[in-house]
Amino acid sequence: MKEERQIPLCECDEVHISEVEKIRQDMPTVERLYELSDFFKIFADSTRMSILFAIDKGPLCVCDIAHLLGMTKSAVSHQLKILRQSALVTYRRSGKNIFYSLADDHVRDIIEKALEHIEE
Amino acid sequence: MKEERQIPLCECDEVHISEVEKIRQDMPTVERLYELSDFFKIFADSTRMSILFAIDKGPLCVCDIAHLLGMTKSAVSHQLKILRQSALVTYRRSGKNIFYSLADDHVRDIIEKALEHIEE
DNA sequence: TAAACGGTTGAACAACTGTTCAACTGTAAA
DNA sequence: TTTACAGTTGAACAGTTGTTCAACCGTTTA
Repeated sequence: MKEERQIPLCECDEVHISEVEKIRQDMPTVERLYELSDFFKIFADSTRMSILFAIDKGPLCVCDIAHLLGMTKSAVSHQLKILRQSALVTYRRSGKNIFYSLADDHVRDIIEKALEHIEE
Repeated sequence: MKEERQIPLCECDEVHISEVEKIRQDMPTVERLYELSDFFKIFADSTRMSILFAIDKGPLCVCDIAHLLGMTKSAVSHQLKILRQSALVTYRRSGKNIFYSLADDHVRDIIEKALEHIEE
């Protein structure tokens, strides 16, 4: 059975249908839009942002990051997990410590762009 | 009365204090970190992301955006308010309609960078 | 092997956020 | 002036998210 044309929830009368349909074709897919907003969600927390700046200059263990931010290891570890799952950080074990680093330069680029915007 | 040195909540023993203190001096201020994460919060929602793409090619009224996204005017308007307050969009009234546009090219730059990262 | 330490994890809780709903404002047409 | 429509707004609700807490795992040292 074919999917019914979805009834727009918008209750307006005067809609510029042809223009709207043209734009609809240029829109990213719903999946892509979710990917994008999910990506930005990672940066949308000050703890995670602090962690990214902390390990920007070189690897740090969870312990050091926790000290630096004045937080518990647990709280930091939870956020590191999110950063790991997003592939924004890498880690390696060295004895009892686990050292975290930035995964690539893309992260720096994006934060740099945001800073430019804010600093105006 | 002088503020007491804050006791780190981290319960680790082996902390690389000198390195951590060095990094602390290079860290952005707390305010700056909040500004940054707040900025990313705006992009961290698929509805707002959709709106930004929708008005990327030219101004659209709330009604058209609502149709395009299949949402109510109210829901769209609430998100437009956030985009307005963040100065990411501008608007002008034309009769009964209010047309929204992207405020500047910075927005496009940032989304572009994010897309590059995702598309790998 | 046992103890100690660095780090992780899941559940629970509080704070936050997006959509809905109903009432409202502003503009244009009757 | 009255009516109709485009858009806004605040309160309420549900879903999401970050921190805490306690228990756990992995590695090193005694």
